[in-house]
Amino acid sequence: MARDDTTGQLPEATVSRLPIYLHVLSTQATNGIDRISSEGLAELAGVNAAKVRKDLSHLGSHGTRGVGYAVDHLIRQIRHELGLDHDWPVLIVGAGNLGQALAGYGGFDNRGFRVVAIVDVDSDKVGTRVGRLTIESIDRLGETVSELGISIGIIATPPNAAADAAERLVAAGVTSILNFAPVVLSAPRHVGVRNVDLAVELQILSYHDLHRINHQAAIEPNLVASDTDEIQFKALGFR
Amino acid sequence: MARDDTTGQLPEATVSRLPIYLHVLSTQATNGIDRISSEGLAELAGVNAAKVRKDLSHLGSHGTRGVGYAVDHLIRQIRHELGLDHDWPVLIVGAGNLGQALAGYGGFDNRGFRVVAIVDVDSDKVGTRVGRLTIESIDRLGETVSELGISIGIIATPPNAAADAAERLVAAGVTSILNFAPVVLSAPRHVGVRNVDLAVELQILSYHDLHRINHQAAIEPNLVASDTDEIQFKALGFR
DNA sequence: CATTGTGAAGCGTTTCACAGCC
DNA sequence: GGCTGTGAAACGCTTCACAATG
Repeated sequence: MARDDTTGQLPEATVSRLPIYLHVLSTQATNGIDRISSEGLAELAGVNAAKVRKDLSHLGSHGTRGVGYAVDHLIRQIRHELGLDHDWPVLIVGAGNLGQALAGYGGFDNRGFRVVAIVDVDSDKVGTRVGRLTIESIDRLGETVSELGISIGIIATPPNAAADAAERLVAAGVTSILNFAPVVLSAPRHVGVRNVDLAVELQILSYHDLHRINHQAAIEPNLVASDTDEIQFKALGFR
Repeated sequence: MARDDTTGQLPEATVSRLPIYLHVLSTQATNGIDRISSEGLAELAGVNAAKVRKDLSHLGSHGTRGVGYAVDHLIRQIRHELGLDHDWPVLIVGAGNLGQALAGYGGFDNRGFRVVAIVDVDSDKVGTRVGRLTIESIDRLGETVSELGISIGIIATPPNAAADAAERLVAAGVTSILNFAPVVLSAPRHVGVRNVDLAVELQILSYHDLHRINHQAAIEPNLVASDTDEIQFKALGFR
């Protein structure tokens, strides 16, 4: 039987998919859809239906057999589990290209986050406006974090400034860091860190781009038609 | 025994770590370090040493027992396997905040990619400069892609324009897409897609932030000292 | 009777532990 | 002696297949 509380730990893989289900469900709710099957949700989220059911079963059993899930209820469940009952204030360190773009990024609205401050080391930038925010000095980080009750920081500095930024964020009391700088950060165990390295993403893509022909032979035998074809294919010394 | 060619398929988990090893190794090379042990590389990359050895063994056996790996050789091996022997030209669709920031992002240099074009639907933007690039019309996408030999496209459009952008990229002959728009894209099987959804990253962080206390009880029993403590802890109805 | 919820099987990844080798 | 390379064990995630059920 499934758990009915919401205090438990979810499998990591499930946690990383819940945000996608949530986003898809929100879209459906906006379109007036009020029920959805695991199959339907799976299709929209780009995953397999059994996976959806297993994921959702970890939140407790809230579907109706023969019918499906109540979209609204599911949204509330997932929001609650992810800690999105209320918005999280977020602070950005680094007011360069990327930092400013993130500060103005509309994609956070309605998804649980609000950028409430942006700081930089450069005293020339301090005082400058970025959208509705004013760039603050990184020296006031501690005050800003406690005044605004911030627990999530985004690092958008150049690589060589990232370690310092992380250290300052941790010292200021931030407990979660989203790092865009291409460096491996070290942080105390009580601080969560996620890295988004754009070059890494592209490198993974380029690997697959380069090796795609092999994949297809393996994944879609119908494209190479027969064992014989596959052997010919290999004999060509492909790639 | 290990493979000695470089045509084989690597485990997906290995592929996603090679870029990190590569980055760390490049830094080491710059500092004049020419040998490194699996332990040393593991430390710098933030992973476990056995994992490093297994990952590298998939590239063939190129370490020296009792000594370690030759940094330079390893860099060449990984570069080659990831398809980074030469730079990849990259095109960005969407010249908004994020698109422009990505176009000016310095982090791609020396990591195998060069942004060679940026396009937008908005005719007011077309002709405007973004750094050393001029924004082109999305209608010339096909020509641009073939003239510049582009196979990787980045989608940095608003959500509602992303599906169209993807379709146009595919039609133009692009075979890999890095998507920053918060939508689930559908693409033919021969096209690789990776999604970077900033709100999703933050939501995963917020989940862990919210549930951290539980994790620590589970992961670091020494912090809660004893079974008795853990029971007390639970009895408090934490979270 | 369509659809959920879930044991159980299958797979890929991680980690261990040590033989093999320089 | 120190470090790699790798079988084998352990683990977590995915998928299957179907009993449970509104």
